Amino acid sequence: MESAPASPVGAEPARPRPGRPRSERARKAILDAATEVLFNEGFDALTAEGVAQRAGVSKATIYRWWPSKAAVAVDAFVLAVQPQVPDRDVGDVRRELADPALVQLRLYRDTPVGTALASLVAAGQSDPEVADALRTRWLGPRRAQALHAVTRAKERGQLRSDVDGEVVLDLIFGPIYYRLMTGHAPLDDSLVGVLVDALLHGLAPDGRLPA
Amino acid sequence: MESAPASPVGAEPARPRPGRPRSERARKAILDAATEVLFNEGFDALTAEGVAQRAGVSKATIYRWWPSKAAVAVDAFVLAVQPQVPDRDVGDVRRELADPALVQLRLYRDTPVGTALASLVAAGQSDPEVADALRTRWLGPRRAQALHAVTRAKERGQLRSDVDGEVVLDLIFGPIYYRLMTGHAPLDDSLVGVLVDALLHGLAPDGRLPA
Amino acid sequence: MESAPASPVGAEPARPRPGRPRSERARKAILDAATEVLFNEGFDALTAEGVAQRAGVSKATIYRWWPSKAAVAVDAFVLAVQPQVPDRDVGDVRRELADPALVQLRLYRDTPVGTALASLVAAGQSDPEVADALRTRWLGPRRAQALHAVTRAKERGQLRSDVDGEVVLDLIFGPIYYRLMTGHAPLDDSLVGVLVDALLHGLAPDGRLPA
Amino acid sequence: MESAPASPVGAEPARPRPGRPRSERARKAILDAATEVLFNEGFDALTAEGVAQRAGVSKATIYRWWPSKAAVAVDAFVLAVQPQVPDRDVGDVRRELADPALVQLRLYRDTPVGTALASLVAAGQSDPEVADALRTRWLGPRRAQALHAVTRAKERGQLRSDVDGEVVLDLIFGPIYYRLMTGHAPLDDSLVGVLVDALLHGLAPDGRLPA
DNA sequence: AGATAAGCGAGACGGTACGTCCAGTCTTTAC
DNA sequence: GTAAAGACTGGACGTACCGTCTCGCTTATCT
Repeated sequence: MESAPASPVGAEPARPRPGRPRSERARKAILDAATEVLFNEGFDALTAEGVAQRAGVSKATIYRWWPSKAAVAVDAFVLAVQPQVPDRDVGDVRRELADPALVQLRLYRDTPVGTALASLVAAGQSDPEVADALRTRWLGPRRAQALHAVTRAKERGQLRSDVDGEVVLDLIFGPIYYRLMTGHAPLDDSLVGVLVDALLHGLAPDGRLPA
Repeated sequence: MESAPASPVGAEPARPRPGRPRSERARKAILDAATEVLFNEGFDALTAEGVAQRAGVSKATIYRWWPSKAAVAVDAFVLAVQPQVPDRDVGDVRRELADPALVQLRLYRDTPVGTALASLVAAGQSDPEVADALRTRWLGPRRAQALHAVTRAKERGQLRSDVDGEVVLDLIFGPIYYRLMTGHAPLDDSLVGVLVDALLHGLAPDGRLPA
Repeated sequence: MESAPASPVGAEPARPRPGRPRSERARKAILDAATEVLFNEGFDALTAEGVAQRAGVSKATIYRWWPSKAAVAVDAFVLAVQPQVPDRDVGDVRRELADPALVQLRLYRDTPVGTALASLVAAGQSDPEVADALRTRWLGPRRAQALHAVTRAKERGQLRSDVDGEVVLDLIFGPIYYRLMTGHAPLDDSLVGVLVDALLHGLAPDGRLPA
Repeated sequence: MESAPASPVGAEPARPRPGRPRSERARKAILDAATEVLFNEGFDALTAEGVAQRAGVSKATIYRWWPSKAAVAVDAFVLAVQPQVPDRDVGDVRRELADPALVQLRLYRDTPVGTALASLVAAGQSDPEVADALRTRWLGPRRAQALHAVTRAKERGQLRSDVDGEVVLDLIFGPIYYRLMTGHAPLDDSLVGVLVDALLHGLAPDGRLPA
């Protein structure tokens, strides 16, 4: 799904091929237009025709560089949403887990990112490539960061070392995505608190909770 | 969204109105056809035209009773998937919470119900009525049942009484739906175990876990 | 096409048959409703459903008594438009031919009858029964009347006796219907004058015309 | 109504516009298909879906170039039926008027053109654009030609100069269209003879008729 | 300088499904 | 038996996008 890299990973510095070079202007215009629609109206208001028109670009140019409109959407999404919180070792499991979770939760609740992401996850149900791209380019990086915190917590003895770190991540992110996708309850800040409490101490009533 | 009930809730026993009665045959054929497509190919392979043809019914008949193909899909889904586990008071929080969760997890993993549900949640992102119907007719009932178990656990002193029961449900179902929708990891039985462990005792390494 | 006579030709006076008698109210309501639509909006704005609703009648009742909506329309048309000018022997070909032609021309020009008739002739192109009914019940009677005048004119020696009377009628009515159906020119009164002039004296310039 | 001309009247020779050029193949296939249906089964057996399928063309392509199926039909009709008789000055009113009339009469009687034309005139009753297109593109040209003959006849002193030429045309074409549309009598060749006799000399019995 | 090789905007194309509409028929209960 | 109510099949309507295609033109490198 990842398509049309502006600068390929192991890029030779400007290895020029014959023919007219790709228009950087067009690439940006397409992504901008897609971003705007995706974040304001959601994925399925996003039509190739609409993006082309808005970007002042021909449909063919879109399909020359992306295999489908879904691919454009994922690219647009990932590029538009910057990673927010750098992972730092602060010695405190609680903060290292809760902080990034809270940042994401607020991002989904307070900005159009939530709607956009939800509509992409939705699109992923019928388009495996979208699902894949989303996992690789959005979920993956965010989980990887959180996984570091989990690993450090284990090393510090703050978390059982026999528990699969991946599952721990699911316990944190699961409820957030669940609310995002089903909308049965709002994404309150408090959710993260309870989440981490449960994770660390359980919710049984025996006073092991922090003050 | 709930449309065209076979027998209304407080239904008088066969109060016949003038006019040709609704064809029970057509109703069933439509729902059967929709179910078949939905469970085998997912929501967006489901077309009104296809259902009509498969059911030997005219498109107009579908639209007479359901406002959109999405409404048909939800009806078909809910009617096809029967509640599996009755809620009983067995005195054990662990089992009362884990058992229904496990049943659902396996249902989503081992049968086409998972795909169907995922595609409906997806459809809900762009169709608020689908989202609503899904909450009311699928998520709601299942959460209500689990909520009883949570309430009993609080009464027995097995769960902190100051924690919002709804949030507890999110901690249980969230990770399951998260995996279902994003597919980043399979729906292993073990997930439920860790889930409930965390919920009750936390995952900190202090031996408070059950043998 | 002629259907559902209110009182059959050789009608026995109220020979009561078993069962509920036909509702005269329904019959009239249907024809009235059809008339209203036909004359105001034309034949193809006339729908069976619309007539039924307007008449407070069920569609089945319409189709029990008329074979198609076209049949209803023809009935409605013929019943609504009364014959206007009685044929009388006044000794003057010119008046005997021109007067009824002028009456018809004005009827088509100044009342909704024109539009209704045109739309029925149109319907007749694809429905032979409509065409037939129209010939039998509308064109026929009017031609028959005019034919009497033609016959009298021949007897009086005012018209060549070797000319087919039917063709004479076509010369009179043809131009009127032509303008009615194609609308390339309005139905001016003067048309009839020229028509009859030509018929009797020709349009060659030799002074044989009346003062 | 006139749509999508193959080559505009005052066309610059091959002024290429940007974009994929219109498919001549599709244009022809559509018109051919429409012609075939129109002439064999009449206008209201003509469906956009049918034409599309028969022409191996998508429905959208039809609607891109014609505003309605009626517009396609008129185009198909006019293109399929070539003008048959050139107007020439032969000095003889009788022939100059009777010949084209006879050609048209036979065309309507002996070929499917009659049915097709009748069904288009019919369609014109409910679709003003069809009526208009028909007047402009079919009736008009044929009347214009005949009008020249009438004008010449006036100049030669063979026809009264105070009579509206347009009305003369109605006297000729009216009866033909009348029979075509109502079908009360066949389109015999003899009709034209009587028609022109009447026009020139009248049908009064005074021996002014030609041998 | 010319040949060659893309990229690009424009916009037409075949296809598929949408949701609507109406004809004419059928199936009930009510009179 | 007839009426009213109203559900049913069937099939066309015109619209909206999809992803592909074919143009003429532009912008580069390669010879």
